[in-house]
Amino acid sequence: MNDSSKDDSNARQHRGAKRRARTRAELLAAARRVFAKKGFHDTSILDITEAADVGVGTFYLHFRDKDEIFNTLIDEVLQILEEQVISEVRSSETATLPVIVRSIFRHAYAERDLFSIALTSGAQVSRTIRVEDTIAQGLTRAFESATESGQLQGYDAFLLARLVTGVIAQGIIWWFEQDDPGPDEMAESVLHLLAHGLPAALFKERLLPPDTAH
Amino acid sequence: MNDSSKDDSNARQHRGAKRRARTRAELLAAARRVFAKKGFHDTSILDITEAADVGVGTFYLHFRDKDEIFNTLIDEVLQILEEQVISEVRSSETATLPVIVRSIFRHAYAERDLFSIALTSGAQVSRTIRVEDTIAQGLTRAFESATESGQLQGYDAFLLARLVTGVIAQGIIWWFEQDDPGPDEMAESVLHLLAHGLPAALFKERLLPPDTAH
Amino acid sequence: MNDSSKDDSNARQHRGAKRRARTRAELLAAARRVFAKKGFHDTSILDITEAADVGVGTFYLHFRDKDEIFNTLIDEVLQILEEQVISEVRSSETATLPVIVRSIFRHAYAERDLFSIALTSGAQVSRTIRVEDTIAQGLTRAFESATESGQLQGYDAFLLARLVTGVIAQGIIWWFEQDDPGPDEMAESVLHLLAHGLPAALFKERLLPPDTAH
Amino acid sequence: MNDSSKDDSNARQHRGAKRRARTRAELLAAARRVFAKKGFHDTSILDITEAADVGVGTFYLHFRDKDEIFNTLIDEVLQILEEQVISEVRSSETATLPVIVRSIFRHAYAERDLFSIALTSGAQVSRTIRVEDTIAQGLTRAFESATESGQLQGYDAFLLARLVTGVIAQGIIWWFEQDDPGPDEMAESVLHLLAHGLPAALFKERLLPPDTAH
DNA sequence: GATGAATGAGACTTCATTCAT
DNA sequence: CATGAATGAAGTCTCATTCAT
Repeated sequence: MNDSSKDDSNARQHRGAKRRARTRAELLAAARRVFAKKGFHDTSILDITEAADVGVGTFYLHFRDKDEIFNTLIDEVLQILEEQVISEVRSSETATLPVIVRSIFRHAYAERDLFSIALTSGAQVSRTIRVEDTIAQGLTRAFESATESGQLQGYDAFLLARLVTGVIAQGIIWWFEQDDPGPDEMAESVLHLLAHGLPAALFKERLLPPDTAH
Repeated sequence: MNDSSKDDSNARQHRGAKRRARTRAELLAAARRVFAKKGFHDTSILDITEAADVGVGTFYLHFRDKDEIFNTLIDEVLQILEEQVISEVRSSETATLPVIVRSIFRHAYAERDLFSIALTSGAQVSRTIRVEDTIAQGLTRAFESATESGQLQGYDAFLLARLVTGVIAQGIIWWFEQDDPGPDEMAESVLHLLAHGLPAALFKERLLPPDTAH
Repeated sequence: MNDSSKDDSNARQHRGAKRRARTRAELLAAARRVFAKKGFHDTSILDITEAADVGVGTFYLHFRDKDEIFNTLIDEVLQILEEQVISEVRSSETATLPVIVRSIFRHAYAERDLFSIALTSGAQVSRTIRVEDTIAQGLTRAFESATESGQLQGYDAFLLARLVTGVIAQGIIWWFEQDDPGPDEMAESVLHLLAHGLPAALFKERLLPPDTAH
Repeated sequence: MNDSSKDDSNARQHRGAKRRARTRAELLAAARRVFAKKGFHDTSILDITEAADVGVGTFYLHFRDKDEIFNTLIDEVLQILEEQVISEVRSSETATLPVIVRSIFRHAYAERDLFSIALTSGAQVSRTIRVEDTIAQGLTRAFESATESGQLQGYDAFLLARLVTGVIAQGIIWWFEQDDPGPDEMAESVLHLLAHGLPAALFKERLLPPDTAH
């Protein structure tokens, strides 16, 4: 095989690969739209391929099944989330928890459709990459440095990361349902709770009148 | 129709009603077992009727579809949760948040199988009664009295209830996955976080080294 | 459960079972017709259920897949073949090879459609019961008594059974294609060959002129 | 168009033809391997092209479909079989049946993989060239000279050819399954049966005890 | 009320075949 | 000529639901 034929075959391969990549991207984009609209379970392969305007069979050229495309989608977003949060935090002068939390909320807001599906449909996908896991992992890593310098004495870093994840996740879900404040307000509310805890009164005063039935 | 036949038919009706109720209860119990074992989505009506040892058709005499039996199941547990928490809290001398939270964790622990399904499969059921909603509602009610007496000034009671729900829910999920500490330890961890917030250091110190790439 | 309810449930079960059996029989009969007409490979489950005038799903209530119904069909006929041949041979005064061979041909003729499929489609079905195997087995058993009494000295009973099976099978196939003579004439031709072998001339004289090309 | 460019194009054409032939041969060889391994039905065009290390589309430049390549394959082998048997027989001093049969077995042994598929998958291919037909045809031709010289009086040459084919085919199949003796031993067994028929005892003695059930 | 055989819509998946490159 | 991505027809199979008994 001489150079020209090699170039030729490379060029051919390249053209094919480009088309392939484009189709794959169309499938991913379509899946995202359809999942957001109908939810994971009510979406069929046909729904996706029709939305992507490709043949049914084409789907199977790129993904094994619905789980795989879903996981790919989540994976993609989570990877971007991770990268962006890390880069944002690193480049910030004060890489404190507020910076992290705000960054997460901002990203979640930008990708609201996908986060919405991911946070509510996760459990029905076998071997799913759970968003919560990724957030918790990231927080755990952040907390570890604090643990090492003794600032988290008396706390279980893992559990703490998990609980904070709970607040964040619930914040995101509530927020999508309400379509309420912007990401920064949400972040502030969450951060305020995390910083100061609930008002002391809740721990001292009766919240319900006593049972005086008899 | 004479008296005796009337008595007879009454008796028959009564027997019929009892039998009907028993069958229904068997279906619910079976559904619970099967959902816990295979998850909501992977459970078929046949699975349930086989576990209940009744005919397939019998299912439809008692429930419209899988969603309905699932919701009935959740409903049942949530109603009991609500009643128990209220009664426990009312009869406690100090009806403070810790009492409520502990009560919730204890109940979730007692019904772990159902809570586990309810917290992770909720989204795939159309028009589901979400566990989170019930907890959040209860908390909201509790917070309202505090709001009225001005102790929650500056806080949005709804959002707060939601965020606290997030911590509790995540606590329960994590806890089921880890099969970790008992309900009271979990409640303490959550309460500690809610009472004091995270250590101040997390808000002041760098959690990740700055980007020194160049 | 008292007697009357037991009778009741038995009767109900019986009615259900009868319907079930009837449907199954209809499926088998339909499969037989369709296989005979289109061959094994070109027959779809839909073809069978349409011919049987039942829903597609019904098929799967009775058979796992196409292989299973095919094997059931063959099995059925082979079992009848075996029973009939044995009974015919046993009740004959002279239970010699000719009696066996005639009996086989007669039965094959009576069930020509199925034998035709069975002899030509066998290999495409995984783990098929091959007609040839059953015939060969029967012959082997018959030959064994002869072996024991020393009448087959110098012969391998298994191989012999197989070769005789070959003649019979080929006879049946040829015969179906030609739609030629009746079963007894075929049997006679085959038996004549088996009794006397080919004319000695074939073993002595040139059958093709020598190569005189150069 | 000048001479040099004509030469050029001729050379190119020639190169093209050679390449084309090579690809075709690779496809045939690959098909043979794959058919032998997975059987006709379970082999897909993709299987073949992958084994041949060519693109899927290339297949269609050389063959219409799976049937065609299969038939080409069988054709090829049968033609060689015919040529070799004829040449072997012609060059033999005694061109008798034993020479023919031995020659067939030897060739079948040499091409065992293909014969195995051809003898068992034949029926699933539409308009197939059946191995049996070719063998039977050859034998018929051989028998005809005997018929003409009156040595087969009382026999139907066609039927006889067919039955002998049956013995041979069954011999080959059995033999492949058993992976048993060499080609010459098989040929001897078959020839012995064909020469002398089965032992007379089988036609006189009971092969099964009479039915003494009552 | 209880049963379970039957139904058929609808989902999944494969694979022969085409065609732009 | 060779390629392989795309296509969609055709088949398989499951399962919620009905209905005669």
